[in-house]
Amino acid sequence: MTSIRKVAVESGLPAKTIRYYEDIGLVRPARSANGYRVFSPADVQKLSFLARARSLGFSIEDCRALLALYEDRSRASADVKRVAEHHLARIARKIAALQSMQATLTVLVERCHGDDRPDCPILDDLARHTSSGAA
Amino acid sequence: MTSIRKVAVESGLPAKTIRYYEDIGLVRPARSANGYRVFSPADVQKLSFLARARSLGFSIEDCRALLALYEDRSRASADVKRVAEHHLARIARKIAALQSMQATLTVLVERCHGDDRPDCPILDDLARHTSSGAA
DNA sequence: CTTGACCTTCCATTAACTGGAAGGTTTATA
DNA sequence: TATAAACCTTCCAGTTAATGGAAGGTCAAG
Repeated sequence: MTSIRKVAVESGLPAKTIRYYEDIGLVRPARSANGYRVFSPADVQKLSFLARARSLGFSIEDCRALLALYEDRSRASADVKRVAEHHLARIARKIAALQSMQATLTVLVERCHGDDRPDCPILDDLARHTSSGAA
Repeated sequence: MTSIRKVAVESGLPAKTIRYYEDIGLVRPARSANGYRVFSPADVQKLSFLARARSLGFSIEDCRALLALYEDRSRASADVKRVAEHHLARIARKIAALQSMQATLTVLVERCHGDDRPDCPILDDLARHTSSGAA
């Protein structure tokens, strides 16, 4: 259970991504005589941790910080919480931005008859939102 | 009203971005004798169109398509609508993914006492979501 | 004639991978 | 034994949509 392919299956990360994570210093698997990577159970655990953190949208740098906290038995949970709260704030901002786009676009799409005629409220909106042609 | 700096103010796009848009063929401003870009009112209109489309989250390639439709007086509004609907679908998927992360993280953050003690439900979650340690 | 505000091009960097080339190793099979 | 399949390795390039900065040309004012 130590070759990269097996660890990929185990952790849910593509082998390519695992190599990338080693490149950027998130994991340091050992090497066997032939140069192949050898992953310890702790390495696999780290990679699964990373997969989960990434799936929750944490950036690689957040993951690096979370991993350090994870491995620091004397961490303060406040430090972890702070990282998560910042991330939650980012998520909330992204959702708000997307919902704003969604609202605007939904209205425009509803108004567009969508047939073979050229007049189109969507293009009208895009063209109208010009400082010069504001009215 | 034709220098890049003025067009930047007018369109709301950074000068750097306008040069980039020329690079990738979205606009083709004329050049004056000294090599400076000279923007026609139509160029400015195009750039404003792009700024608006980008602000609604359309990709550059979508923008390219929308701009082509905008300039095609014999377009079918159905073609525009299709692009917008695909984009709306992408937005909806992104929102759903973010909301899922938000829900999970909110629960974890609420559970984390966030003090100087090391035990932390957030790290527990990240570490627990391992195929091996599935509980 | 020089300072400052413009403008130009070109190169590097960002985030987080992903694809593919070129080549070494190991295992299975004919 | 030969060789092919199925692994593994490193390294380079590309993706999105810009952004930062260096090096240098131009132009109006004082």
